Amino acid sequence: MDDRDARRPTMADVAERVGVSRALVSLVFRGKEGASQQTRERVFEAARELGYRPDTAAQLLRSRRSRHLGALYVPTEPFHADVIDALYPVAEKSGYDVVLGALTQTRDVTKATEELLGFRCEAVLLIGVETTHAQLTSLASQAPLVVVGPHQHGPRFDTVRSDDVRGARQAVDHLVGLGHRRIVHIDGGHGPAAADRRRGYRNAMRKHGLAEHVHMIPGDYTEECGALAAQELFRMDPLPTAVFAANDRCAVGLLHALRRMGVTVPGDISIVGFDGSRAAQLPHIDLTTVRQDIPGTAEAAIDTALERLDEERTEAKQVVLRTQLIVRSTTAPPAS
Amino acid sequence: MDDRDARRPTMADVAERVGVSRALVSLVFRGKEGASQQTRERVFEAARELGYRPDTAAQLLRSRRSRHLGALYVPTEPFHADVIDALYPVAEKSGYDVVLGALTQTRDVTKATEELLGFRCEAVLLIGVETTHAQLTSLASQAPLVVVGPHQHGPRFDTVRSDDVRGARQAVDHLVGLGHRRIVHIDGGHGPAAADRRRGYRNAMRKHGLAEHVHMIPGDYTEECGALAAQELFRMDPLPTAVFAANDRCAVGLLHALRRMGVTVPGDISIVGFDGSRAAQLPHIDLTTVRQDIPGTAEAAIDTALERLDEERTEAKQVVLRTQLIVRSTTAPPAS
DNA sequence: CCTCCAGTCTAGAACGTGCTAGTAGTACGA
DNA sequence: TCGTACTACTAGCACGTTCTAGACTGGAGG
Repeated sequence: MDDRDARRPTMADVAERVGVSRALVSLVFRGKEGASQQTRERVFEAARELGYRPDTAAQLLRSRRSRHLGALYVPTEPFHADVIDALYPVAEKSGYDVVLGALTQTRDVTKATEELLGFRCEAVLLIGVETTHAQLTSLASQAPLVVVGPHQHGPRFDTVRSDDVRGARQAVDHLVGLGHRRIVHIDGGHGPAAADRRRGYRNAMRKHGLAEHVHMIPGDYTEECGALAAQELFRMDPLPTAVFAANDRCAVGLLHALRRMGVTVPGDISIVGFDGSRAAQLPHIDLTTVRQDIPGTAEAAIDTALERLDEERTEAKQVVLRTQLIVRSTTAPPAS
Repeated sequence: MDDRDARRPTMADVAERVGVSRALVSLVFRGKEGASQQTRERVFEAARELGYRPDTAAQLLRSRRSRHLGALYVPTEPFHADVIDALYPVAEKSGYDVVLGALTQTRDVTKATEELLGFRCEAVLLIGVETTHAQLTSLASQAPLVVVGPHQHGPRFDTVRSDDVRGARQAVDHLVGLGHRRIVHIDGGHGPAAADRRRGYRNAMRKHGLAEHVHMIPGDYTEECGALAAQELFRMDPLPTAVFAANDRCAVGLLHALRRMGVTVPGDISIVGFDGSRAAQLPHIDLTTVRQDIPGTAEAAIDTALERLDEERTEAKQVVLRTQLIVRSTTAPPAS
């Protein structure tokens, strides 16, 4: 009934029940050689009967390696959630476990890292969070650090990111290819990689001889910013025919705000997003977007961490992943 | 440089540096009485210099109590993320830590629970996941279990949920109050609490003498379902004037699909959602919805768990929270 | 007969912390 | 002088596991 104060069963309990030593039970649970088939079965049987479960704390304490990787992320950020989701199978393949560290209003990077390292994580993956270089370097001094998303260099930590400059160029190229000239960019502000997307946009516009049409509306990575940008757009004269948004959330906010105002997309205005999020795929949104390679990101992030852990790499490394333009139904040639 | 194989510093290292015993360092770090102010400072100083950090694994192992609560949730579910976010400050107030267990395609409830219990979580909060009664009972036999969201009873576990029946009634009452009669419900299928919302809708319709107008479109809790429901709506004759959606995601999907089809909301059709999610608040969505009390949910969930842990409660308990109708701009009187 | 070996199994020391029971040292009052 | 009370500190076991070093079988080979 109240099994709460009844101590949880330990290896010793299982061992006693089977009539063998603790060490043997340990062997069996770790799947090592050295126990007869019959004993194995009896151990598992006894463990099941007692409700025994290995104690991670004790395992961590005793073992030199924890085989745990910490992942810091913002739970309410959909894109982070997708990366987290992708992390698990990759980590598992290499025999590692992922421990999540949530960043919330009451838990900043330092505090969350503290917790992860307390749990003996061997490396930390920082997902899509823009921080100061000093803070990254400080984190990196405590454990191997992989910064996922932002465009940050440093001699002490690794980075995995998309080629955002190229991604932005793909977006602009696509729009120009359709015949657009007045292409506006909604800016990601200080968001991770926003500077690169900005640069990519500007460069691509110049390349197409559209320098005079470069126009950026300040914003961030939220739906609100897209909705606000809609207002801003309508103050422009002449009206732009296409928008390249900082990310999908922003694009979706813009899309809905425009439709609500009676503007047709892509009829009146074309929209391109960035991320390739789930939202972009939804049938009623069906957003043309620059997809980031999430499985690739997860894989690269974990590989990068493991190279430091298992292969003695010490020099900093940067992985840059290619983006892919996904043309859906929010882009079309401009109304002539 | 390669501080990887250099063992991480322990209490003993700090103690040695200061020239005191391990026990004293332990005292200082736990903020207990019995060390002079001067010694305290020297200990912290030495710890900082060495980069010492208490080892959670060892603490857990040694202490009878871990003061950790496990929270199982689906990272890609926005509503879960909001609950998780709200959990932290509440737990902290009572001196507990939250450990996250992600449910993904490769990690089911059993596996994730296994992990949490391995980390010595004293109780498990299962956020918004519909499972079998048998599985819940089995989980509850391993640790105090609080099921957050679904309407599930059991003698062995606690439940914290919204009064979904009443919430649905609020939605219908509001629509009827505006003059609507042909009110359709998009169904949440097997989603958590969907049955209650269904029932609340049906009851309320009957109460208003609108039994003949009861109509449910099968769906789930996703944007896709809302978008699909839009098609379905248009096959109805006469067209309904209002829709009560299973949740906000579904409502948002519907809203966008309708607007894309050129239907005006609330001009042609009114929409009410359920959840009170962040999305519903966005300026371009501005969805009328039945808000669930997320801070209240978080607080109740943790209180409920702590009653079992700290106050010896053993009989099952159910907390039902009141919902609140938030009228925004997606509802209006029907076109006459 | 002894030796060797593979297959099973065990004793006991870690791992880093918390906690109980205790020890010095000092100050105080009688 | 002693006992008492208090502050500041320490010794050493316990937590549940992993791991090293070795012990004990029975059978094969000399």
